[in-house]
Parts: sequence; structure tokens; C-alpha cells
Amino acid sequence: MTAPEGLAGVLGGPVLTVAPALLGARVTHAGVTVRLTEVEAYAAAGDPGSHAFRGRTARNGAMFGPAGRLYVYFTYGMHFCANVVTGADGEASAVLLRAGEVVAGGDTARRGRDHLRERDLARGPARLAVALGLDREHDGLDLLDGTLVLAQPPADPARVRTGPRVGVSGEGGDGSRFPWRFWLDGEPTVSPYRPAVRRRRG
DNA sequence: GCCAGGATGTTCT
DNA sequence: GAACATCCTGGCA
Repeated sequence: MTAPEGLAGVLGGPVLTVAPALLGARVTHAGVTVRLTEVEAYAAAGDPGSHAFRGRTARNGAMFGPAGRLYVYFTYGMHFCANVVTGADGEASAVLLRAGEVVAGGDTARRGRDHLRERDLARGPARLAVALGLDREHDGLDLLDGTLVLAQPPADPARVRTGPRVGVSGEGGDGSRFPWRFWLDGEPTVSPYRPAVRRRRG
């Protein structure tokens, strides 16, 4: 039995503590359950990669809400990304759900993508959101209502690995990157590190 | 199997 | 007007 109070207490802690705690956690939505295998931490203070770095906007409003809520945003014109809001109310920290393993409802998670393997259904932030059926309408969704369940027992810290975030440009003016990416070593659903891709301006 | 490039809409300066 | 926390397809080895 997972007490919602305990979950809220964990999510209310520092984002760098919450992120590894989410590894192995299960997210159930729209009949699909995904076990998280890769996440990224995003904070507001001193984090140029965070949407909340420049303050609150109409889009990232959910980030400033209480911990345990869902923050969904639309990016690249066709992809949704799901985040778990963490930290204290108004702290504007969140954890991006980068990848996961579909453990239940794989048939539903396919959503017409039969050519994809089941392990690839939730590989990548956008695919993860698609697999769970999350879209902008679910922005601000309360995850404490059984949608998010922490791993019991928690993931072994020895399996948790950290590294630089992916796709975040301008990693700190100080030159130091933010090794705020967490993943479970040995998980096939975690894609290897991919250096930033140079996009040509159309 | 790996690498490279294009597509697509919203958001912010 | 430019950038974006990405994914998919095609081409080549």
C-alpha cells in the first residue's frame, strides 16, 4: 500500500533526489502502465535548460504548481513531453520522463504503431507521452491519485547512472554541464547518449 | 547497422 | 523572426 502522503513527501524533496527515486516507478494512464527507466531533472534556479528559467509563462504554469502534478508541453510542432512536477509549491522544478518500458497495456500503447517493437513504444519523451495517451489536455493532471506509483522497493542506487542531459543547448554559461540525467543501467529501453544534433534552419 | 537531414506547430523575444 | 527538453525516413556501408 502506497500512502499518497508518502509519495507527495518524496516528490516534494529536492529535484535531484526525486529524479533517481522516480526510476523504476510505474505510471498508469489510459490503460497503459509504463515503468520509468530514464528521466531528467529540471530546476528553475541557474538552469538555462529549464522552461521555468525565464519565469512563469502560460505554458509552464503547471511547473509552478504543487509536487505530484503532471506538466505536459508541446514541442517541435508534433511531439508532447511529460514531466512530473517536484519540489515545493512555486519552486518550478520538474522531472522529464525520457523513457520507460511498457509493462501493461502494450496493445493500447501501440496506437497504430505496429511496426514499433514493444520496447520502443516508450523510448523517448515524445513516444512515452504517446504511449500513455498524454497530451496537452492532461497538463496539470494529479498524479497522486494512483497514476504514479513508486517502485517497491526503490531502484538499486548501484544501477542508477547519471550523465549530461540530451538536446539541451547552452548548458550553463559557466561551461559546466548539468549531469542531471538519470537512467537505469542495463535497460534496453534506454537509448545511448546522443550528442546534440545540429539543426539546419529551414 | 549507422549517420544525416527534414518535418511540424507552438512559444517566446 | 527564431528557437525548440524530438521523431521518422531515407540513403549508404
